[in-house]
Amino acid sequence: MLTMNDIAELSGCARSTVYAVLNHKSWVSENTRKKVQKVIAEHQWTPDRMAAGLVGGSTNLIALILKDVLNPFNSQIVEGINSVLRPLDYNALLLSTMDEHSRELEALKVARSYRVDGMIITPQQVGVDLSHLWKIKEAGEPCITFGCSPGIDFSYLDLDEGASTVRIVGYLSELGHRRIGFLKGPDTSLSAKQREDGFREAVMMKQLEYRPEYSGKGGATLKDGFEGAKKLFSLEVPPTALICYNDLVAAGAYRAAEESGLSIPGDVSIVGFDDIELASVFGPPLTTVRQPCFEMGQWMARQVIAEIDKKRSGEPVVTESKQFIGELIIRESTAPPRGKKYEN
Amino acid sequence: MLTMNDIAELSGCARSTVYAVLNHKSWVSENTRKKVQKVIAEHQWTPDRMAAGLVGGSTNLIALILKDVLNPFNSQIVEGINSVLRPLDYNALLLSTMDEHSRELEALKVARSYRVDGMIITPQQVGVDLSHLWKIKEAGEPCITFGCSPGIDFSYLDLDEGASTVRIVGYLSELGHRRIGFLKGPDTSLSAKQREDGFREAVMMKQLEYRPEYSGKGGATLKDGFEGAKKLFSLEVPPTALICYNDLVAAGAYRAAEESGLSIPGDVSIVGFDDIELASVFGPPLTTVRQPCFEMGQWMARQVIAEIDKKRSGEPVVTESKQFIGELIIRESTAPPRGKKYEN
DNA sequence: CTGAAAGCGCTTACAG
DNA sequence: CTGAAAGCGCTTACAG
Repeated sequence: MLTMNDIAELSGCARSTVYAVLNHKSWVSENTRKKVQKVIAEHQWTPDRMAAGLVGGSTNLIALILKDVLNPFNSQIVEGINSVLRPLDYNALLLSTMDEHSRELEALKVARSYRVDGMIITPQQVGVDLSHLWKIKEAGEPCITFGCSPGIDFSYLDLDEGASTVRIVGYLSELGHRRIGFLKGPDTSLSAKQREDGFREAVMMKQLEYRPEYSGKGGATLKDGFEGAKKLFSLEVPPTALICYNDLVAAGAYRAAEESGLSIPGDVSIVGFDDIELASVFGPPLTTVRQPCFEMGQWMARQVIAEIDKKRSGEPVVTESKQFIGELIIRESTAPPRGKKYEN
Repeated sequence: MLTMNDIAELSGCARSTVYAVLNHKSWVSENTRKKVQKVIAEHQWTPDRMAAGLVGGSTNLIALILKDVLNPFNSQIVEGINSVLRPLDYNALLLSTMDEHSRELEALKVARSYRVDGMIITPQQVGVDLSHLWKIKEAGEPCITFGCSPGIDFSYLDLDEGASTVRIVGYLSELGHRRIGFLKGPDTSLSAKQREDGFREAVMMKQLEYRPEYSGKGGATLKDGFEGAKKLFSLEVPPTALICYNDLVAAGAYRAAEESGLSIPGDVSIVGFDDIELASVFGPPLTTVRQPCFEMGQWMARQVIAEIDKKRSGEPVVTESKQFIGELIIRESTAPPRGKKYEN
């Protein structure tokens, strides 16, 4: 690997001149500028950011700490984030936690070890020790969280989780459903909790039948959805509609319905969350709540950068939160319940 | 941020002792080891990898240069890669090229600027200038490519693209299809080319009707599939079966079929490639070729690490390729053609 | 424009 | 175990 010294030598000028060319200092003559750039291009040389970061104090690295990237919802967020990082010459260090506490700690450690300039994280937020997040806050490191981290003043992206769920329940009850099941998300997820709270509230409000067993196993994967739905479908009095934590969970419910010989929406209506691109080609197309994931990613990225800039210029960092509103997309997985359930 | 010096001071010993503790040198007494580790844990300190990399010559960073992460197929590969990198303490710098030449160049530059230890790349391989890849090879940098890069001796992951396509055509022709359409992938993709070649060959072999207009618009996204399929469906004599570059393209074809009032597989059979997790909940469930993406990611990761280790120890790097075999998964999107096409 | 110097936080090698 | 020294490839500040 060539160094800045080599480039200087090759182009016959001083190292400081090479540095000046790289950083567009005005005092460099057109002539030498070209000469230096030619040598740089020929050798495809770039300054070592590690070395630059060491002295300059910034690595242009942003840690992306997500649960996984297998959910298309998260992939969209990643691309949204990248779309703003790239033009600003920031880069993403992708770390997945698989929704495990120990891996979240580990990811944070890795992020620190690379001296990232900032991070965007989807942390576990409910019923877990949050002291690792506290330490980030105390250290004053730019950090944006997906969803509010209770008690810690980070900038965060907010979703109208409860309201969306209430809207879904309202819609289903208008269709005539009285027995609505709920496949809740991971226990440690705040959005899952908020959705569940919204669900409980709406069920009460609408005076629907509430049975504890209608709140099925939590989780965020297709497999979780399959297992949770299987259980609900095998109840003596099964729900006629099912609200799922996300579209992947809904997909699992589709599979469970098929295995149980239930038709959608004939025997059971199914609603998802996220509106991933493929939801529209599910069989039948999935009714779901659209989240503007790409924009959500963009907002988080812009926000970290803003905090990084503030920190660098010594200004006080004022945290912000932005609420994104879900939109109910009605497709064909929902319909009025049949008169005589499962009797055919 | 604390430094190693600070840690030494805080634990009342020499910097070299802290270093020794970190690197498990045997000569450190149990007592001081514990003392140092306590201080490290208290302050959540980790050595600065940038600084360490600067002198030690390795960053433990692997560049992942993919087209995008929006295709669940790629997400699986990413998770497969991460699953082997993480336990070995390597980390992924994720760069997406959106299948644009300029962004591929840019990504390579970014990778170089961070002095990554190695890279895994899905490059454009057909009809483009490959000199940037050549330079990587010349520089002796560990690099694994997804698919063979013509003329450049990288270790690469090989797929039996042609054979898979031949298998699909065989299957469709057994069902009785004589007019088979093909939605080819991106022009710059080698796998797309190989699939197309396989398709041509198989169509000849089986003496099926070949029409140039049956080879539809290339691309890798749902939108591409939609547009390509739309065109094929509006032909005077449309194909009765459609082979799609990947499952996302197939999803686009599903939408096009719906818009065109065609039923799957009644009016047209559709086959995809990849077997993404959601293919089984498509309406109808998609017949497709399963690729072991997670394992593919794992293989590539193991291979870069192997090359990095070889390079470090001064051994000659011997490139390898490994072929992965696709498996035709027959679901419900394929059936014999109807006697009288599109007539009723 | 040049040139020399200091320093970022580590690793490496070595004398005690 | 300690301690001092050199150096990785940059940035920063400054005298000429």
